[in-house]
Parts: sequence; C-alpha cells; structure tokens
Amino acid sequence: MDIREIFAINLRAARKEAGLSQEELAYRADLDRTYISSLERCVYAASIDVLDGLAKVLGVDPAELLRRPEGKARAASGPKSRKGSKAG
Amino acid sequence: MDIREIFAINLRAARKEAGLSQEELAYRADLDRTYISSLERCVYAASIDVLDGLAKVLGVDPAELLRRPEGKARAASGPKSRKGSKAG
DNA sequence: ACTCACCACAGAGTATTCTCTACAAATTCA
DNA sequence: TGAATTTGTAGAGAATACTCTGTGGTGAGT
Repeated sequence: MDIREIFAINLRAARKEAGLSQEELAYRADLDRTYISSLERCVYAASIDVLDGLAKVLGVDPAELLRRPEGKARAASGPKSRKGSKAG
Repeated sequence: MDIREIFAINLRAARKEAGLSQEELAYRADLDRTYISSLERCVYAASIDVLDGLAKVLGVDPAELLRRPEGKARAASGPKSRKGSKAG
C-alpha cells in the first residue's frame, strides 16, 4: 500500500467524518475542488504544505493523515468489476 | 511552528540518528544532495512521495517525520547575526 | 598550510503539483 | 422520472518541487 493511497483513504475518511463535501473542503482549505478529488484517487503526491492545510481544516494532526490504517483493509485494493450485479 | 520546520527538524534528527551525511542519505533515497540540504532548511515543501522515500531509508514511519517535537524548542529559532560585519 | 568530509547557497533547467474551465456519471431527494 | 448535489475526468496553463552544476565556508586530521 503506497503512501498516496494511505493518504487518500485517510483524507476521505476524515472529510466524511467532518461531514464535508470535496467542494466545501476545497473552499475552506483554499484549494481546488478537482484537486481534492485527485488526491482521493491517488493522482498526485500532495506536498506537506497541502497536507498541513487539509489537516487544519479537518481538525486532525497532519501526521494522522499519513498513518497507515490498522485493520489493513486488504480487500479494498480493487473494486473489481462491480458492474455485473446491476440487475436493474 | 510551520510544518516544513517540523519536517526539517525531524529529518535532520533522524538522519543523524542513522549516522548518515546528507549526501549518503540522498544517494540511498535516490534524491539530490542539495535538495536534502534544502529540505533541512525549509526551502521547499516536500511531496509525500519524497517523505515516504526518506522515511524508508531512515527506518522510521512516514508519519513520524511530521510529528511535532515534544517539548518545544522555542530557543532554536534563529542564529542571530553571526555575520560579524565582514566587509569586503 | 594542505587535504578531506560535510554543508550552505545560487542559478538554470526539467518534472510534477496545483488551478481553472468544462462536461458527464453517480447519488440523493421529492 | 426529474432536479439538485456530489464526484470523476480531461486538457491547458501557472506555480513550485526537484535535479544538476558550481562556488565557498567550516571543522578535523596530517
């Protein structure tokens, strides 16, 4: 599990915990909405300045956002083809 | 205390702890020597990829490098004017 | 004085992050 | 089904991280 993924997972979790949309978080952290989206999809490696800004808004410690999730969530690696069971 | 400073302090401490020079650390982490120097002087905001690479080489947790030093270190702020008016 | 190892610092170039605009899929609500 | 909200994604440009090269300063050992 790479550091971007750890960060992405923690970021999304903390964001939801705070009850914020990507847009609202972006606004408060003075960042772009699409960039938040990218971070949660591991597109970029955020700088520690960005990390710090997000942590402040989310009310967590910066180091917390890089902490590898304990349960380790091996299953979360790939959403396989979830399209099949649509049955609609 | 800004996040770059926290990182700089922790990086330098971990590096010395590991008994490495900036050059040796740079080599092992596949980074440039002058860049390591810059990071320890808060010139740049490292990306989390770099942070992760350095943490691996130094044998510490990535989150550890962002952990605010306990205690304080308020005194270490500035090397006063050590120039001594050299005058050409 | 000389060498050696280590570090600060600057300038220019390359690579990557981050912003902005725009469109579309997914989700929620009525 | 339809409207509002949220998120994914793409492309182009501005900002900044990161590399490479070179200069100089400091302290230890000879």
